[in-house]
Amino acid sequence: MESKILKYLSKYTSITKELENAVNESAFFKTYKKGTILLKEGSFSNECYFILDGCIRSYFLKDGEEKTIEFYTEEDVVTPANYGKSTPSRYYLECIEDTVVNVGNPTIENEMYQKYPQLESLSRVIAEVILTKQQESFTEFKTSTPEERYLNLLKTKPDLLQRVSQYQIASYLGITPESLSRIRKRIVYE
Amino acid sequence: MESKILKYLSKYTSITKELENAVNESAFFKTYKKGTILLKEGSFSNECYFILDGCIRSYFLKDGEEKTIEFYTEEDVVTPANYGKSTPSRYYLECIEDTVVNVGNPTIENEMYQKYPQLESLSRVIAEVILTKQQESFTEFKTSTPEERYLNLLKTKPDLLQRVSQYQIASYLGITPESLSRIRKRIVYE
DNA sequence: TGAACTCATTGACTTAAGTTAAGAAATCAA
DNA sequence: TTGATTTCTTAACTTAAGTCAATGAGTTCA
Repeated sequence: MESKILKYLSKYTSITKELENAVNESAFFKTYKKGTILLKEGSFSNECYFILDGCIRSYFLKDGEEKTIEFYTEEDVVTPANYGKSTPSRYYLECIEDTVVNVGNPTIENEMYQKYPQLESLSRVIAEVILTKQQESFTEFKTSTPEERYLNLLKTKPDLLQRVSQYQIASYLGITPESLSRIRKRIVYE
Repeated sequence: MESKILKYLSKYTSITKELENAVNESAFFKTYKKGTILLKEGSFSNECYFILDGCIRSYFLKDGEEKTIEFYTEEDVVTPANYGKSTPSRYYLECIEDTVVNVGNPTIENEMYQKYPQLESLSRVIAEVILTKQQESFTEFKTSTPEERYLNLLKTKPDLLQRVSQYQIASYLGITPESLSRIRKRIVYE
């Protein structure tokens, strides 16, 4: 067990030796400098990523402002909404740190699913797990005040606040940078 | 092509005759009266649903208030977050109309996946599509004001506003019933 | 080194959502 | 049909987020 991606997959099921070899062989690494744009709004996507190290942010522009959709870090899977589709992307993907990833593409992915049905089964399970987590995040967001959302982030992803600039955190929380600044001040003196 | 569930699946891929028969045979119908609780907070779940007719609402209690997570209607799949797991549910599922569903359970589901790998492949694809939609809803919610969220709902699911009481819509939009009432008034006179 | 930028903070003001309470309208059931 | 209950609306008030503008702290780089 050397590769991070196998470690990740083995959380969900036991991996056969054969599949292990296949995953290792098809694992394709890439390294990006901080600031690299992996996907632009309006363009197409044929790549998905498994993050080994670093941080990727998805965002789009609304009224000239960057609205952060999500931050992805180590062990996260980044699959653009238009991955493998002939529709233009609604958002950007940007490396906000130097980032190392395994890259996948639809061709290899589908070949792998053909050869290893166990892998597709695993993908189904993982997709369902991520979907459940996503729904829980959404619910938490919907039923919380901005201050509660910030406190929750502090609790669940404290590292993110060290790694990411505050105005990006603010838009991720659905508020203005000024508001986040005031919330932080308020918390200190409470 | 008689069954609604096959019509739904065939949107994503072509269904073999064999699979069609299997789906038809394993399709298990149930009808619930309006007001039926399908799942209680704290209890376990061994059922998922494909809605043929009617409406199911998921919600939980926070500070004694019902917080609506989601409304599911015709052609929607309802899979509780703890479906097939030994963890208690965080939320309720309630039929808010007389509702007709196809019921699934983990045993049958896994048997079907064993027999028909094509079906599991399809489930993966569908899970990914739902995940993408879910993320788009979340993003839309995060970057909108309550008024914009209401207008968006009016545009995307106008039928829901006819079928569901306003205070449930309000909590679904993450606001109070009073606020929704004011928003509606504001829109009329703008 | 110092000029230009970026980012975070603060203040004054505006706006809209939350809260509490009361009453009107609609729905349900005896 | 009427009385009870639920749902929706309205009003007065509070609170906090948004907006706009200014300033300060840190960075970058020419």
